[in-house]
This record gives sequence, C-alpha cells and structure tokens, in this order.
Amino acid sequence: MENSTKTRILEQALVSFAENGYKGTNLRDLASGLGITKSALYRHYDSKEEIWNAVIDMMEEYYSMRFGSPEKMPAVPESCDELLALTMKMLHFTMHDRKVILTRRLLLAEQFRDERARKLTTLHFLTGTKQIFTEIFARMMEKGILKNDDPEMLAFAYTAPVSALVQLCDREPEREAEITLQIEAFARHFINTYKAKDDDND
Amino acid sequence: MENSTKTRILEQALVSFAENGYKGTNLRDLASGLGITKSALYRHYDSKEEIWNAVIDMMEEYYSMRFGSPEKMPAVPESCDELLALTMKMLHFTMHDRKVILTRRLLLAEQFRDERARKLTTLHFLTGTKQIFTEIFARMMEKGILKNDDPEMLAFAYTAPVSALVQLCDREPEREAEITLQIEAFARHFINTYKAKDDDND
DNA sequence: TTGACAAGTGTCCGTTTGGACACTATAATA
DNA sequence: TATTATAGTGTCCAAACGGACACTTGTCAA
Repeated sequence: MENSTKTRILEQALVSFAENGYKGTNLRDLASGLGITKSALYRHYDSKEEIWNAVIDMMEEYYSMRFGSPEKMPAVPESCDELLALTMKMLHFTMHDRKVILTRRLLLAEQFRDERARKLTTLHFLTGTKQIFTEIFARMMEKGILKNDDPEMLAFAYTAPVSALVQLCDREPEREAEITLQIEAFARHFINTYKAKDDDND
Repeated sequence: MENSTKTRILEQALVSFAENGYKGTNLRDLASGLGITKSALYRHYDSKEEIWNAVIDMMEEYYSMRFGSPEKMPAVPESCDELLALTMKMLHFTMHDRKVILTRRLLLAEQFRDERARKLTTLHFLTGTKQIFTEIFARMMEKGILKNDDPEMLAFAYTAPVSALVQLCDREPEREAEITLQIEAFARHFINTYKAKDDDND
C-alpha cells in the first residue's frame, strides 16, 4: 500500500513523542523501531516538525471521530443506574484505549510548547466530556430523573474529578483497580446527591 | 555568600526545566542566563542530572514548607462564607506564586520520566489539598456548618475541579479573570449543596 | 608575603542530532 | 522491453550537546 508506511510512522511517532517528548524523540530510533532507516522517513515527511504536526492531526481526528458530531452523542440515560453504567462504560474506554492514553501523555508534556496541543489538552481534560454531560444532565433534569440545577455546573463537577483520577491512573497504572473503585464511588455519591428524590433506594 | 550562586543556578534551572523540559534544557543557555559560563556550573554541580535532582529537592522542600506540618493547617472556617474566603485565598496564592506555577508546569511535562516527579505530581494536583480539606470538612461537619457526609469524598469533589481550572489557567493565563469567577461560582455552588440548612440566605 | 582554596574562564573532545543527497531495488506502465 | 515513479539505503555534514580539564582570579588565614 502507498500510505501504509506513512501510517506506521505516525503511530510510532505518537508512541515516541508520548514516551520521550518532542525533544527527546530522535528520528533514528523512531525509524529503527519500524525496521527502516531514518532516511526513509524523509521520503514520507520533510521534517521532524511535519511528523509532529501529522501526529496532532491524527489525535484531533481520532477525537472528533468519537465525539465530533451530535449523532455520536451517547443515548440519554433513562435512570440513575443507566447514568452510572454509561459513565463506567465511557471510563473503561478512556482508560484502556491505547491511542487515547498516549494522547493524554503526549499532551500533558507538550501542551506549553505547541498551540494546537494546548487547545487539544483543554478539550481532552476539561471541555470535551463536560459538554457531553451538560447535554445529558439537562435532558435528565427535564425528565425529572435529576433535580433541577445548572446542568453545566453539574457536568463540570461530575467530569473534572473523574478526569483527575484518570490522570492518576495514567501515572500509576498498577493502582487501576483501586482507582476504578474510587471513581465508581464518587459517581455514586454524586448521583445520589443530585438525583430527584422520588424514591430512595440506598 | 557561599551558596548564592548555587541557589541562583537552582532557580534558573527550575525556570528552564519548566519552560523547555529536561531534554530541552541545555547548560550553556542556562549558564548564560545567569551571566556565567557553562563550566562554572560544574563547579557547583557534577552533572545535568544532579541539577535536576536538586530542583526536585527544592520543589519538595518548598511544598512541605507550606503544608508539611500540622501546625501549618489553615484555621478551620467558622462559617460557609469563611470557607469560601479561605478557598479563594489559597487559590490566589497557588495561581500567582511563581515557583508553584513553574513547579506545576515542570511536573506535568516530566512526571513520566522521573519517579520523584511522579509522586510530587500526585501530591500537587490531587492528594495535597484533598487531605487539607478532608480535615476542614470533617471539623465543619462536627460543628454543624456542613451536612454530615463523607468528608474525604467531599474534599475530593471540591478540590479536583478547582485543580482542573487552575491547570486551565496555567495553560491560558489570559483567561485568568474569567476562570477565577468560574472557580468562585463552583465553590459557591458546592458549598450551597452541602451546607447545613439552618438558614437559607442563598 | 605566601600559600591554600573556592569560583569562574577558555578550550577541547566524543557523541548525537536533524537534515541533505546520491544511489539502488522494485514494480507498474507505455 | 524500456521507462518512470516510489520506497528505501548508505554516507556525509554542520551544529549542538554534555562533559573534562588546565588555567586564572580573588580572598583570607598563617
């Protein structure tokens, strides 16, 4: 294939940038990790920076592939249990998808060096899931599942702590099981605080 | 003074490591930024890595200087207003103290490369303030200012979103005013949710 | 006055880096 | 079969890097 190598370079570059940073990545090691020569890289990309920009492109596209359009919004939960289930499902993806993990790691390290990385960082760690849950919470309030409140404020209060624990898990993967439980406990506590008190089962 | 230059090197190294990363820092520029030669650095430190470790030492010490011992705990607020005031006061420090800002920036970039940086990262962004507010909330619950609840869970739910917005402010300092208002709004909302409902003055 | 010592300088070195370029092998097309 | 584009190799280079080392300067005690 024509772009097979080009794609492989990109994937490997993501790994190397994530693990060693932009400065810490050298093209020889990157190439030899693919079984080719550094010179062969220049057949596909004109410079190190062009590879970097292509990696950012890929990360942006990968994100919008999942959340980019309204029809990709998850179905609005019909109950608090469903909300919890949805949360844990999204969490499981975000904590185990290799590309997403590498993206987070890369962004944290390079957010101050590159403007596009900076914006993507805010999207990944803050505004992305907040926006989704703002929509979800608003709908759940309409349906009377959650108390009436400011949906955006609640979405922020819900997603930011989860995001903090996901980052902790990136940092200390050996604590994954424990952290997952922590997140679930937090989610339960949050939902319990803001659910409409039609019935009280807990 | 004997260690004056040594200290100046350390401060400059913190700046350079924070702005350019470990790999991106070179000793020539670091030295010339101090008005001395690279060789003079070697009079005080044996290697680049030794400078790095000294910087970590300094960050650790700076942190424990502020929060290290129980007697440095802030006074427990006597009311919800005082809690808000304390929060905004701590926030103002953490958002404007130059050394703390640089420390956060450095940690985010280097947390995956250095074990001590990793631990300090968790302390700075997660467990540090959480522990403090766990204590504060527990006391405020005893006093009947806050509803009875899990103080640790509440501390986590309170500090994690604030920490996320502080990081946002590091990333986009031009939005400081707006972000500060966001934090205050969040704090008010949080306090309003968990305050004991003796009186209701909104 | 002298001698010791810490602080700083100038210069050199081996290595690695991103990048350039001429060359080769392969496969599809005319 | 001849041609041409594509992917990859091997080699070279200037610049920058961390580090080593001999040397100079200023200071203070004996």
